[in-house]
Amino acid sequence: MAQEKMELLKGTLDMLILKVVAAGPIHGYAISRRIQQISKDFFQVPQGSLYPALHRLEEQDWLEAQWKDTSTGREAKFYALTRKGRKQLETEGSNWERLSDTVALILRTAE
Amino acid sequence: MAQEKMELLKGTLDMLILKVVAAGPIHGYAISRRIQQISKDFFQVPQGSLYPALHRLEEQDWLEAQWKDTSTGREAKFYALTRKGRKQLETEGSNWERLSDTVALILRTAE
DNA sequence: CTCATATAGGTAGTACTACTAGGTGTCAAC
DNA sequence: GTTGACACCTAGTAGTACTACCTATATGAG
Repeated sequence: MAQEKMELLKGTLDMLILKVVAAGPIHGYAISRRIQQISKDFFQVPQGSLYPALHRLEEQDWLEAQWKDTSTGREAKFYALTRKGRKQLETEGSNWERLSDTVALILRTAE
Repeated sequence: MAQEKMELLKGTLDMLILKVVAAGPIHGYAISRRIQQISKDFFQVPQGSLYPALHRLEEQDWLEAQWKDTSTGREAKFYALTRKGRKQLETEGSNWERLSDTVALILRTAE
């Protein structure tokens, strides 16, 4: 099984996190599992990548955090998208599309 | 005009360079112009990104270099793909496809 | 009860990549 | 004679994700 890291995609991890958080408040550990799940284990998000990323995003005011109880009764830090974060996600999303199209174009261009 | 840098795509510049070189021996400066041209000015490859990348690729034995005359009579370092380089390009290419598909999947996944 | 596993948070240090900002020199055009 | 295109290059820096570690609680197996 492939289990890719994010290395090819530096800068894109943040976008994926924003996208997952956009679905509603969610804590860090669950974000990691969700990305792994949606990507069918293609992406792993190690905790050493995840938490620094979350702190980056919070510092940029794209996410805001709040301690709450999980369904299992434990405390966890729930992240929610701010208005700025939603805007950022839109920007990065459309940017990504143009960019991946362009890379695909170069890869397909006949020699 | 957008004129994107490669920042979103760290690690992918090497692949694009390999792809351009795959079309036949070409010198550094021309690689940069070719990427810009095919991408319709979407990608710029600053020389400070290009030359370190070329040296990386040469050190990995994915490219080999040779001084030759250009069409204008001047000397330039022409890069050619090695067998290892062609293999690497194939690997990175299919990797990129799966990866960009997966990112697209996450971005499209309903909230 | 104890141990392993999953959950949940985090930091330190490292490696890699692309960037900015500079430098060298040739040649043609104005 | 200087500007602009060509063609090569390096130093230093910032950003990102990595490995490897740490703490702590809840849950299930034995």
